[in-house]
Amino acid sequence: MLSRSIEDYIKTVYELQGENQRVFTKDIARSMGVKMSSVSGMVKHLAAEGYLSHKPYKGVLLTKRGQRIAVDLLRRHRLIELFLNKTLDIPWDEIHEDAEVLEHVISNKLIERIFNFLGRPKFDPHGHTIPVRDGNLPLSRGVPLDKVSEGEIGRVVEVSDHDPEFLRYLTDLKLKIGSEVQVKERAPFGGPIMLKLERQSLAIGLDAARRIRVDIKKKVGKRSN
Amino acid sequence: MLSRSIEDYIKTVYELQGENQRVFTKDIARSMGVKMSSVSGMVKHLAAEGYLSHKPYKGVLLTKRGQRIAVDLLRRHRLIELFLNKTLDIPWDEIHEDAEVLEHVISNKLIERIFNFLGRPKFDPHGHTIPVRDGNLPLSRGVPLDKVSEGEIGRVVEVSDHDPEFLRYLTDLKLKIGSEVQVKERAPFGGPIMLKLERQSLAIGLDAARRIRVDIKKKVGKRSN
DNA sequence: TTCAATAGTTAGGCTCGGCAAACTTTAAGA
DNA sequence: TCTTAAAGTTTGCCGAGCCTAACTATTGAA
Repeated sequence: MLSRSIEDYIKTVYELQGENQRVFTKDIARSMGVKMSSVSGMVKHLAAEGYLSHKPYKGVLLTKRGQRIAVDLLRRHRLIELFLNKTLDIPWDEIHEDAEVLEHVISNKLIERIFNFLGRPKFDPHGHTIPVRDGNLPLSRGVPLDKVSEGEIGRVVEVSDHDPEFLRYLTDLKLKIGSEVQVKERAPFGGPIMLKLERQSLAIGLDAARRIRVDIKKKVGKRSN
Repeated sequence: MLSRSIEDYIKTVYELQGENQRVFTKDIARSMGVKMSSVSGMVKHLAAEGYLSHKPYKGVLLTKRGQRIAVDLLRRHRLIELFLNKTLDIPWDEIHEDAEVLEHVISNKLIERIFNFLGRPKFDPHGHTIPVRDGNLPLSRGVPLDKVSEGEIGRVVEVSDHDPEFLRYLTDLKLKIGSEVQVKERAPFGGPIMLKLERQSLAIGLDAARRIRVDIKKKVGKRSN
């Protein structure tokens, strides 16, 4: 049984390394709210245990073994989020925190029961792909909204789930998974992106747009649901 | 936030003290699977923090403060058991372990959501009373089956939940909460108790009988369910 | 090319919650 | 009453995982 702390380190490295970027002590420390010295110590330990490879002063990278742990945690996290959302009707901006704790303590047996109860789902409430058991790193779906050209129409498939405030903002805008948006205008110099959503116009900032991913559609469709 | 360990000590003392019996170091140690020296140390700490009163060499007793913690944990435990049983259809002999972990980590907010989702229930799957919020120690319901006189009929209201094996035994007997049983014969010298359950006769040992509590009925009734 | 500034590591210390070993108290039987 | 077994406590130690402080490596700007 891995400790809560070790699991969190592995998860953090996983999130920071993205597509195999080396991850640095400082970033792990900032992200976890601990001091760099604590990270150095733990990284040494994790490297010795084979969860990551560490080039002193040059950052770390998860090994296959570390990735397996990270993906398993991700699977647990997303299943728990979906379960809380579906079963207890908890809104998508309130499920992250509880899942963050529960992912470390729920037994495998219980997770598989939840998985089956939910009908072996593919996506969580934020649109993220739920990894298959013992599976590989799931890729992000769609493209970020800030990369979409003027005139194009996309269906929202995934939104960032780390900031509840952001999710509440989306809720206020009535923008959800499955919504169709058309990019009307992209203001230059980091300016806002003008969207059409359900016959309404709205402007969102670049930061928000980057956290929304869409599948591009070739032509105008009916709004979903 | 109390540590998992502290919560477990308080819970253990609560379970062992029953109706205000003093609880001894040795029993706590045995029950928790730690050494007596560890108990001595922690008891000192818990006494200093006001969770229990400690007379050296004479055992401990929870204070009001300690009891509040224990009852809150009991409430969480029972709500979680019921939730797992009702929602995921997990049999009553498999819910205890998971609840044992989850009771320490599920947020108050989530517990209250579960409570409301379940329709503000009064009893858990083993028939135990679910304490009300900030409430008092719930009493056991009914009387133990080994105290029931020959000829009397009782409805099963509560069974011990600590031993999954015992619960599976009850399941095999088709004895559940709400079952009606008649005591046909009490063999002397610790002998078995002969029961009638749903027109079947069966013999159960004293240890089992002690873990089953019934409400005595005055006259023969129809089997429930 | 040198030298800060920044990043990273090492050393030493703290708390928590365990342990073993040594010691003390209690209580039961001779 | 005395002795001794059982129960309880104290002391000193350990590992995890954090911290601060001191030291080292890297890097980019002068």
